[in-house]
Formats: sequence, structure tokens, C-alpha cells
Amino acid sequence: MPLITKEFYTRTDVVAIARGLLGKLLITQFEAKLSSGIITETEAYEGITDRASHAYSGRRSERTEVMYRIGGTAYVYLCYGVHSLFNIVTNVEGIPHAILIRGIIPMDGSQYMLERTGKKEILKNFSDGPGKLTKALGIHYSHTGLNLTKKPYKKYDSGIWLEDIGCSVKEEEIKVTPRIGVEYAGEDALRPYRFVYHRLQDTGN
DNA sequence: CATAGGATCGCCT
DNA sequence: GGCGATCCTATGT
Repeated sequence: MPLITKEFYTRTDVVAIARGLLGKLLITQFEAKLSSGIITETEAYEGITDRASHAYSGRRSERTEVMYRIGGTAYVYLCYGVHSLFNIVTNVEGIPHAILIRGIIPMDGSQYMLERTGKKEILKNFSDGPGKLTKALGIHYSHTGLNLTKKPYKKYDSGIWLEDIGCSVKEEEIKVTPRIGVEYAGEDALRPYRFVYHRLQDTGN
């Protein structure tokens, strides 16, 4: 299946990209273990003008520095001291847009996902939260900065990348809501920047 | 240096 | 619906 390339991520409309990521396949390979899932939920974070963004008002720190890199870079950070949350940086270098991936439907490598999560089987709601999917796919905050537009060449190389599996998502299958857990962002908390792909959501496996 | 709090989850009631 | 886990980051002294 075709790899999603730089041209997809470096576009300027982070909201359009967040919608466009629904139905795409998110794939990881670590220690020769390949696992993947179809993206069913995303949130757009619009950089320096968006109070909900870690880069609001142009803030830069060791953690957020990767947000200013070129679109197609991974931004993974630790939340509540417990969960690694996976984001995709978008736009050109210097513009800190990002998209939080909030849900997937498990596809390949279910045995590895079960192993990582300590579950016996893949049931409904197995990977329907941002912290759950990173755990299932083995994504850790140490993976921040990875280039998502490069697929590992060898079986034992690590990588995170996305592929277009030809899943066409209709407008009426997308539910649009405000983002979760950003109450502190004032008016920006009301922005309709969360996208949920309904046809596939909550089907378990 | 100290400390509050967070783009969450799972278990409890 | 409530709460504790758990630790890094940002901010302030």
C-alpha cells in the first residue's frame, strides 16, 4: 500500500489533514514486530494561535521543539505521567501544527498488541483512546522526532509510518466535535477540531 | 530548586 | 461518576 509522504503532511490546513487521516493505516515496527491500525479519531492543534496547543503563542521548549519541524515528524509526549500520546506534526518547518491520534481499529500484529497491553483478546474499545493506541502499537515518548515519511528498509529497523489503504471516508461518516480535555483553552476549547470516523468506530475487531 | 498540573485510563462504587 | 496512578514539563522563586 502506498506510503503517505511529505506532500500530505506539509499542507497548510491542519484541520483538513486531520480529517484526511481518518481511514489511513498507522503502522509501527519495533524489534521486527509489525503492528498496525486504521485511524478512527483525530484532533487538530493549530499552533501559535490555538490556546489548546502546546505551541500556543510561539512557545518553545525542549519538549515542543519538534512541533516546529517539517510536517511528517512524530511528536510524542508523556501525559499524566503515564501515557505516551502520539501526534503528527504538519505544515512546513517553523509552523508548529500537530494532529493528535486518538483512536485506531487494530489490524496487523494483534499478537504483539495483546502482549504489550497484557490483554487476552481484542475486544470492543481495545484501542479507542490516545493512550491505549500508543500502548498497543508500542509507541513511546522516546520516539518523538521520528520521521514518519520513511518506511524501515530492514526487518530489524524501527519505524512508524502511515499508508493509504484506499479506505474512502464519506463526509456523513465523520462526526465533528470540540476537542477533549482542553477546557483551559477558553474560546479555543470550542473549536470543532475533533474528528471521529463512525463507520468503523467501536467495532472492536 | 520547588511545585502544580496535565491533549488519560482503569478500577471502584 | 469519582479517584488514584505516576512523572515530566513549565513556571515561578
